[in-house]
Amino acid sequence: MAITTRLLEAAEKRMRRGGYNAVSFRDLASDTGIKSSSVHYHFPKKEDLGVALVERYSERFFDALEEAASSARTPKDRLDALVRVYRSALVEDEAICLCGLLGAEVAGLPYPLSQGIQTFFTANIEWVEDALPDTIKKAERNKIAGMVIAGLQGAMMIATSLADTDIFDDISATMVKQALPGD
Amino acid sequence: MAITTRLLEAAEKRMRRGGYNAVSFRDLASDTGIKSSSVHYHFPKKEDLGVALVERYSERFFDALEEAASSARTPKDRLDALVRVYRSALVEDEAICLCGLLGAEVAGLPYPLSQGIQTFFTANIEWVEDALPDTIKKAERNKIAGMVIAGLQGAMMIATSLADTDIFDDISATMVKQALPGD
DNA sequence: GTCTATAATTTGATAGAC
DNA sequence: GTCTATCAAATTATAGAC
Repeated sequence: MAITTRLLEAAEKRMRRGGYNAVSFRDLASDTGIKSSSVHYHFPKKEDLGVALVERYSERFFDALEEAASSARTPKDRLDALVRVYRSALVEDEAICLCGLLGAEVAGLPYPLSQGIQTFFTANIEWVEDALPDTIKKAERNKIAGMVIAGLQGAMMIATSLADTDIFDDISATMVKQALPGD
Repeated sequence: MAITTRLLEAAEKRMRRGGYNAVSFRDLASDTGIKSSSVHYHFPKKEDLGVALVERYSERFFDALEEAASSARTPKDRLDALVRVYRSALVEDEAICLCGLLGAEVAGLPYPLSQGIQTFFTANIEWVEDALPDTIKKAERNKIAGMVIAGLQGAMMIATSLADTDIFDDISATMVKQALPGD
């Protein structure tokens, strides 16, 4: 695998556990077997690394979302696909969403990073909005979409804090049920 | 005001913006006008400071909650009081919940801190559970309570990320409406 | 309780050889 | 692209005087 990719993977793993300041160039160096000065060759400043991480995470997230929802026709099926993508991020990676964590720290992050986080959330909410039945008015769909994303992000954080995956499943299932009262 | 209190206030302000690692002893020293070695007199290790912060935050939060809900009789009134407490934390302090932020970073924090965060969330969920109408079965109340807290925490994070307080109001109002379909 | 002084470590970052 | 070497700054933490 390319060294830049390995660096990004190591950095994502660390950052999704402890946040932006929990990742150092030396950590990444020892993770990948090169020297910290060599890490600087690939990402001159830490901000560059952060921006690349958010970009990569967003791309992979929305790719996974399209994949998971590819055969989903109904709103219920599409929301279930969304929940599965969030769940696999939580369970398989044993970590919360990168953008959720950085979103919490956003006030202490360099500007270009906060922009990437913003883009992630607006796109994420928009995706849910489009997945909801168009029998609901657009303004209302937007609010429900915001609730769904907020609920999933909060559920990840609480499940991690309580070291209890089940609570994520309970919350996400309850949320989808509330968002689609008919189904 | 007592110096320990001033230190805790300065630390909380910083930690609720950038997280655990965004607070240094020197920051607190210059915030309060004493030297960093004197800060160590009050909080020997950073972990001690973190634990004290979570403890203080939790106490103040639940005090504010009792106060806000003191005259609330109906489930709707009690949930509205909860939302008001969260909202004032977001708007007046211009920051997200301390335990929400630390909860996101929990994997990178010392153990005693994660315990305090756990306690905060279990108590918070329990409070909502008790506020919900007892016509709903206890197991179901627990899931809805989890959804409400996750939604409020997520809404704070997203509102901060997008620098948009209105989205917190939209999400929290939608959430309460969904949690109490009758009202 | 606060200070000076300082140790020990970590961290982001750069210069220049290979 | 990676290395050695290093810098400058920041950070947690302690010893001991006042």
